[in-house]
Amino acid sequence: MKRFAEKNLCENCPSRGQSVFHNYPKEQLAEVDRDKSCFLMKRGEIVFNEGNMPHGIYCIKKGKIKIYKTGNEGKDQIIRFAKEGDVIGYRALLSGEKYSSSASCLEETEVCFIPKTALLSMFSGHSCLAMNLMKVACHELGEASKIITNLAQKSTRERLAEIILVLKENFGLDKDGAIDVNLTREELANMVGTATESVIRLISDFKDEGLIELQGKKIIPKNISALIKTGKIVEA
Amino acid sequence: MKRFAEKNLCENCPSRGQSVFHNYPKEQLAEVDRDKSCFLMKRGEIVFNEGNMPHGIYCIKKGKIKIYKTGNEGKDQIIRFAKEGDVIGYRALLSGEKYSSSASCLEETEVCFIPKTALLSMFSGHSCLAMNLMKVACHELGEASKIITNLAQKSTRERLAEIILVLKENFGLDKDGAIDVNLTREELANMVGTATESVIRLISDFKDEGLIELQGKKIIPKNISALIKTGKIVEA
DNA sequence: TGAAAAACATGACAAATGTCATTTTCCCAT
DNA sequence: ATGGGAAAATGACATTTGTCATGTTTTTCA
Repeated sequence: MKRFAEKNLCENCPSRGQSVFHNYPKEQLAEVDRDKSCFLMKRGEIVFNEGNMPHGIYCIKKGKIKIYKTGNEGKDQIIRFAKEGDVIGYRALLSGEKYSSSASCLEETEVCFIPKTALLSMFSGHSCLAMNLMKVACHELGEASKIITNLAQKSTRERLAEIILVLKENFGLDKDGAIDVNLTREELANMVGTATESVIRLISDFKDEGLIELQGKKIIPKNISALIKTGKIVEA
Repeated sequence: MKRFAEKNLCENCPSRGQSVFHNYPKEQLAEVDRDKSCFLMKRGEIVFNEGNMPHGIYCIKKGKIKIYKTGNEGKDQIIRFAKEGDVIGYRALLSGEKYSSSASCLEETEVCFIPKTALLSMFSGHSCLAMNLMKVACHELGEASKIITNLAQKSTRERLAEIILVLKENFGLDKDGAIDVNLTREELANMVGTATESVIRLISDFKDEGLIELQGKKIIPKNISALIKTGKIVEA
């Protein structure tokens, strides 16, 4: 269930600076303000569903979203995350295909829907927007090839270590030093590409080995260099 | 080693019809003809290498290319293939990043290099080219999410069955009914994401079960519906 | 706030997959 | 055409990972 949220001006949106709209002329943002719809959503609520046709894109004003694909055994695979300033749903819209994955909120999230027609007229108005989106899509393609290679070649243990570090980079740490995102062990498993029990066991191992500490279910990365080593991470 | 090939006109290129240039105005193709360089390459020769900076894109006039990423144990992971009419190297160029993967010819292949400046001026000249490329990139992103989900959730046996069908669709069959692409068992393993020996064993099993036949090392798909079932393929 | 549901945790075992060693077959460059 | 090197094939075995069962803890919400 999407509940309408108050529409604020894009111009004043705190997340615009890091978004694909950062260099879009302010005067013309008013057109977006006119056409967009904003929604307030809670954890577990769905922004869009795999298999449906897209009619626009969603710009995230606040919150965290997981993008995932459901396998034919009904098990989800998390492909990536999106947060403030990110745009989601552009892949399906711009390829003219159905959504290849679903998007679900991980916490209280505010998204603005920009209809296809508005977006396309923005493209012609100012070509840097299309180029920005192209850049995002191409960057994501590179990320995807890394993920593919990791899934194909690394062990479960290595992948989990790497993902803990990726989550830390992506979401940062809260006041207790724990990774600031609310994920269940099952969701973690759906990212690593393994069974929930395997993730639980590995997290216990990591704790015993001093790589991490636990604060309830939240993970506190402790020994970063050991995590890097465990994850066999060699950044270019 | 790239050897220069005779430059033919893009306008007459047999693979232009299926390429991102299919709706580019013929008159303006002359500019590409002026700026491009064409190369003739043999199996195993490298078009570009992971980690290098791109200076343009490559358009494939004839032949087959594998796009792969080398893991940190030195093992390659094949991400995708490209053939006549496909464009490669656009991801790195348009994201402003280094090549995230390498490209190597699977057979005698002819490619035309289009420098960055020429490409960008083509973008501004006729915006449909940028949109075509965007569409390709976004489509590939959807393909990548399928691959990720398969690697994470399917068994090696299931993935191999699926890949045999994908290769059949992608490259077609030769006169003997065998999949028309020259891949070693190791390369197959680097696609499936498993050990070479595992692929060899599974191919033997598939043969014993009547799913495929072998013509030397080439694979002849025999029982398609059984392959679909084995690969647990449920197309949307 | 307290009962039910969900999430977390752990053990025991089975199944899948990888590794190493060895032999056979095929391909291609001289 | 042919000898050498690469690729394919197969066996034996180790290791990793998944599955099922069960108990505990945490969260949710009526």
